[in-house]
Amino acid sequence: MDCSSSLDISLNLNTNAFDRSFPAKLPEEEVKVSTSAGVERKWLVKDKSASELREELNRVYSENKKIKEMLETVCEKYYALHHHLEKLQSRKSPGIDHIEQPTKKRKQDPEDFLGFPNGKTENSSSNQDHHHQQYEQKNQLLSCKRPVTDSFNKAKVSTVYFPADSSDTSLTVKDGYQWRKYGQKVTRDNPSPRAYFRCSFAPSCPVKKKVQRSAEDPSILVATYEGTHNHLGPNASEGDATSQGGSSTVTLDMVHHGGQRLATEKNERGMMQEFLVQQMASSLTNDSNFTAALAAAITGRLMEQSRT
DNA sequence: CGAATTTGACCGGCGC
DNA sequence: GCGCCGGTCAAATTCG
Repeated sequence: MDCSSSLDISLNLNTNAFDRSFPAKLPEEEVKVSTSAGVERKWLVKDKSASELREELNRVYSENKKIKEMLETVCEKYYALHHHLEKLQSRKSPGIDHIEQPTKKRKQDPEDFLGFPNGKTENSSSNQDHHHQQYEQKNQLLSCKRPVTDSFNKAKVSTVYFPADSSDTSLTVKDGYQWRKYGQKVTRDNPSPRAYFRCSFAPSCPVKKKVQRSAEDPSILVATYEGTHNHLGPNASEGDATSQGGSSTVTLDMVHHGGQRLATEKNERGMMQEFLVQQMASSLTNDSNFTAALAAAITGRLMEQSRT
């Protein structure tokens, strides 16, 4: 228990593709030389530093590229798995076929079962689109049941979970879009009120959002998005979980555009990074090579500890 | 003063 | 048909 605090828990996994040591190098050398030698020499070293810097930039750029490729692979695998899972699920429920049991309950409430249409708790915009296409098709098949007045966008339902301070009573989540609250209700299945929002980013945007604290964990805000934005995302290139972009390619552009972002974008960036971290974590835990390496490292550590 | 939020009333779907 | 419930409306209120 408490022994963990004193233990060295570093595992020495040989998995660090990202060597972060370089930033400290240059200034150190620069300082050394400038204090001991004259201006001319300093310039020489500066040139040297510049070339080193260029090298580092190239290296970082290629690493960035690698990461992008890795991420693409991870995403592809994720889609494939998700698709597979979907197939299995639809096969599992005989007869009814989970195509949203037409007469059951009130309209769009399957999402109340913790984001069913998306399958589980994901924040992925792209994979949702993937799923939504099929979900939409199914709904179109069933559209004879009820006239969908605005558009079949209504079928697009996604659930996103946001961490929230449990002391914070405002049911607002920062997803980059501009929302206008039009109602609030206390529902039966959850003591905390549910807030209803419309997208006010564009006047005719049909997207709606419901935000409610999770009944199980009040520190989590459950946002349910319905519909598709008919405008560009908050920063014109990326949207939130419901943004329309079909092929939301995730870019990890860490080399370019350093420090020219606006403060508001930092939030979205943070969310994006959080999402990426989740994605990477889940893909790592699903990676047998990684888990094997992890297990080996842990057992190695344990052996070492038991020896000492 | 205009925009945003709040909140009670109302509406429509669904189960009994 | 009635009552329950989720969703929406719109007048009142608050805020910047």
